Amino acid sequence: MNSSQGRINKGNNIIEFPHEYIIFDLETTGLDPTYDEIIEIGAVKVVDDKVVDSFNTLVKPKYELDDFIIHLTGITNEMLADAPSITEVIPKFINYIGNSILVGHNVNFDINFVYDWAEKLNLKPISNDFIDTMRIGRRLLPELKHHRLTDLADYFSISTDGNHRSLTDVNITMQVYLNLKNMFFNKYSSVEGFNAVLRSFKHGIKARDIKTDKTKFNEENPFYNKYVAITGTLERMLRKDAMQIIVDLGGYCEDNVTARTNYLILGNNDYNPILRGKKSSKLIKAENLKLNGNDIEIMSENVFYDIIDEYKEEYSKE
DNA sequence: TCTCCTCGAGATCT
DNA sequence: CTCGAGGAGA
Repeated sequence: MNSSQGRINKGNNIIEFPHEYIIFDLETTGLDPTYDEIIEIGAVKVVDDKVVDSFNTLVKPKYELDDFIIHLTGITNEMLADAPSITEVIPKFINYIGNSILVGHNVNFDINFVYDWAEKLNLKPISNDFIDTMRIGRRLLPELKHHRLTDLADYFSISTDGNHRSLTDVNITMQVYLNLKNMFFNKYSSVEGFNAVLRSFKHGIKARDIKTDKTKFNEENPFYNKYVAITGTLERMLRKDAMQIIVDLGGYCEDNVTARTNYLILGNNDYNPILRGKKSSKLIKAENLKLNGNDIEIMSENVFYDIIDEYKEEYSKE
């Protein structure tokens, strides 16, 4: 419809800890930048993790606040009566942030409001890169059930008194950010180190990294001392869990079909639009090896389940 | 080994 | 939106 779909000039969501940045937060009349209005903007300029300057203003909306927002923020229509309009405030705020990196909690939300107003007023697009404390919090504290600003504040024992006002939330966000920064460098020692961890994560679990603590195996089971690869997505378990069972039965897992592979287990590729109706590269390789007389058996997922069911006691824990 | 793709699931902002 | 799981190709 309008601007809300494009935002082509938006900056990048980055995970960095720069020397200078601006933390900001908006209060609005709702969640949708297309229909809802900004009623408060708060921001602080930070250098070397010390606040050096701040920006704070209420904004008079076109429409009256509803009870939900009055309750949530504590901002009333009376408080907004003499406030400047958004067309007055936005240019000042955009001037204030300049090219600074922006920090906020789920900061996409706030940036989208400002971005759309900049566009509406024909100002230069908001292309600042930004740091999202929610994203970093999720990364660093995956064990937390929720990662709302108040959840992270609670975790770090930061007071949330008076929250849902811009400058207060900016303050909370800053303390959360500094705590996360601390955690980050305790864990990774550098942003580069973190990116390396990220990459290794993305490539998923490697077959050779799956170890068993079993030392005695039932040599009757078909996987004992055999090399096993899997192709496709398994219907009933995660690939890594299937691999764990195989190594617990005394087998060896591989990421690819090779000359020594003894079993290829076929998962389901139907969901994959690229592969639909086609054979995976692993399957083609396995068929060729079989034709060449290799000791390799191609096994459907269901046969795999039958086998592991038969040897359940050998791998099931405790 | 690395880079890029797809899909579904699940949060968060006022 | 972001992430994880998984796959393909170079």
